[in-house]
Amino acid sequence: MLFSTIETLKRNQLSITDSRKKILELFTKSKSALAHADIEHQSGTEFDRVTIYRTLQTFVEKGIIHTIPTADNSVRYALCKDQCVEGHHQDDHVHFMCDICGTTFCLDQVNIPKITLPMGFVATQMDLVVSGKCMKCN
Amino acid sequence: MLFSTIETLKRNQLSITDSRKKILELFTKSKSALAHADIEHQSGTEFDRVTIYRTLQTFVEKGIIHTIPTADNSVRYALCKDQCVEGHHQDDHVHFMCDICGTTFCLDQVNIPKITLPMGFVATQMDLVVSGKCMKCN
DNA sequence: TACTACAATGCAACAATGTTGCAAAATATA
DNA sequence: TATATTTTGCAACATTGTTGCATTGTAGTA
Repeated sequence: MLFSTIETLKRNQLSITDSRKKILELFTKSKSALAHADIEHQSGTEFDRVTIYRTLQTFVEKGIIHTIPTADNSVRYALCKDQCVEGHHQDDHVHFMCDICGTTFCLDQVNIPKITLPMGFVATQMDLVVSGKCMKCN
Repeated sequence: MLFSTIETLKRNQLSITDSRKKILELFTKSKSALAHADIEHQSGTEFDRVTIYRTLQTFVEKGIIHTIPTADNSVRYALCKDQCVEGHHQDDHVHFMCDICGTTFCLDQVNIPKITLPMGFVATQMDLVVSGKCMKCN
């Protein structure tokens, strides 16, 4: 446990509200990445859909969570490590999506290898998403 | 030019229809990847939205086009190279999304490097999406 | 070319997802 | 505790994606 949810919010100059505490808690408790729909279901009818959208947006902007691109039009979110700050993310680890159970993992220990881009292209971010079977479904 | 649109459809045992010809043409003419919305705009009111959805789905299943995951909830599609066949895609190249103009490129010459996954994980597909500035916007 | 079986399309209706403006409520600060 | 500011919930709307079914178009064959 690195920071409590309240500490994390304060550190990012965010006011402490029920929805932010609860949603951030969901992320810290969850071993895998969450889609908007997951959060909506897990938080029940406690918060408005709009609040969840805005909270996720705020967290991404502050560098608390990062997005994981998917091929099925349902972006996932996961907690960032400490090196992410407002406006710039540094999530250079690989993500894994299980085709069977749908779970999305952050493989923090697996780094994205450096690659050489063609002339004229300048990279600011790289996302490597691997799909297949996870250790539970294998 | 490898195959004409009609040849490609025949090769994949698809009946030749106006929408399939037109949509496949859009892909062959386009240097970059297309989102559903792009196709809808570029084909005007010629085809129903539903037809476009179904056509794209069919093309993906047949291995004619492949999906490119994105972090902004708008999956892009691009033509596959010859090695893709029904049911299995072999698109191991890197994709590049320009933050400025939004264009998505297939970097066919840049291959996704091999990586080592943790115990228990088995990969069937890898997607590496790089974002930044393309050669036009640089 | 005409006929038939089958596949694809368009339409309608719906579900899910995402966005915006604004009044009410909650939070932070003095 | 009072006030300024931020956040929330609601409503209304826009966009995106899905499904069933009647109609139309395509492929194959006589």
